[in-house]
Amino acid sequence: MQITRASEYAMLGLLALSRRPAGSIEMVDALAHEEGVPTSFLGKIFQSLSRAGIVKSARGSGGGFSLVRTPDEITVLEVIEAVEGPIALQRCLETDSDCTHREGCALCGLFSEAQDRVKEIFGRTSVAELTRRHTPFVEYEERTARSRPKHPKTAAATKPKRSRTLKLSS
Amino acid sequence: MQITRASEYAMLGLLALSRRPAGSIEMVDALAHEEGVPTSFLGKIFQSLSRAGIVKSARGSGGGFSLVRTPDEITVLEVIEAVEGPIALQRCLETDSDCTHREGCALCGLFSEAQDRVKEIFGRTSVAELTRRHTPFVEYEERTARSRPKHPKTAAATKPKRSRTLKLSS
DNA sequence: TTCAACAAGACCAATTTGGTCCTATTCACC
DNA sequence: GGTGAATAGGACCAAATTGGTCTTGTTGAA
Repeated sequence: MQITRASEYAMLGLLALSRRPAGSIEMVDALAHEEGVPTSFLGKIFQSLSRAGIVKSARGSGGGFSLVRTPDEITVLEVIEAVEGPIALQRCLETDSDCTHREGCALCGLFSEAQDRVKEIFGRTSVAELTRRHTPFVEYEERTARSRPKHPKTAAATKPKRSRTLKLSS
Repeated sequence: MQITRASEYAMLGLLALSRRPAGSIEMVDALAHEEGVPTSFLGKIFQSLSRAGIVKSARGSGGGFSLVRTPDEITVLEVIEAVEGPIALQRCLETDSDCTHREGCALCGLFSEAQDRVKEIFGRTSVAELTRRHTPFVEYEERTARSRPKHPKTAAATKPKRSRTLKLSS
């Protein structure tokens, strides 16, 4: 009963993307480094977001991903369901449920209640709201690195790798 | 992000057991047939419940499982955690979390909120409460079988197989 | 026209889930 | 008391899901 890493990474990628000026195209590699997630995996995840109409992709050199809507119009629920399919806390609650217990089953009712609460919470939280209270992974790393012996893997991840849009906005 | 069948079956088994007179020993096979779940799998699941101190096992001929506490003293949360380990809606929230995002991560906070709600709902619901509004699988089957062409598998599952304790109480 | 940058998606390994089946234990009956 | 049937215990296994990597196909820029 876990929200997968795919959803987590999707959210982190969107948080990174929504820190950019509206409409800017960004490549997956930059987003991935910024939040410390594996690049190609994030690429695959963003394909789902693209199919769901949350982001727009541009191929070829100079390509990348951009937001279709503003961050406050994208809910966490939407992102999770784009990546994992419709939320179902239990198999009874799946859309094509083959649950044999149907009416008389007390469990379905209970699970349904819990699921509704979860969906309600994720449904009323927008990407914009999370961006406000989120510190990017690289920033966190840079701050703590000073008071800590350098770790080779960490040092590599922190290596400066400015993005196209960041250059433009400076 | 699903509650597994193991937890579902555990609950169904406990519902069946809690319909019996307090303290009666019942074998897994009877409970399994009553709720239409695979017998040996339920056996394995009940081992976890036994280790968690929710049921007590008796080996050998005449053995089986019995409740340690009354049904209203057993919460759904407890049962789920006995079977699946501590609930963690996301890996950030695991007890030995290696989540790299720590303080600055807005996601952890959101996931934590959702998880608290789920745990609250499951924590305040007892097995006794569910028993009150639950129709056993066999009963449901028998009722609907009359108005339906007989299905060989269903017919086999409905085959009378009275339990020891039921005989005693009649 | 060619090349490099990029998304797309086929592919793969590890883990988790959902079981089955054999083994060890215990009681009841002779 | 010995023997055998009944029962929980637990090792084992197959399938599905997760968490990725790597190759391929597209596209724009030079």
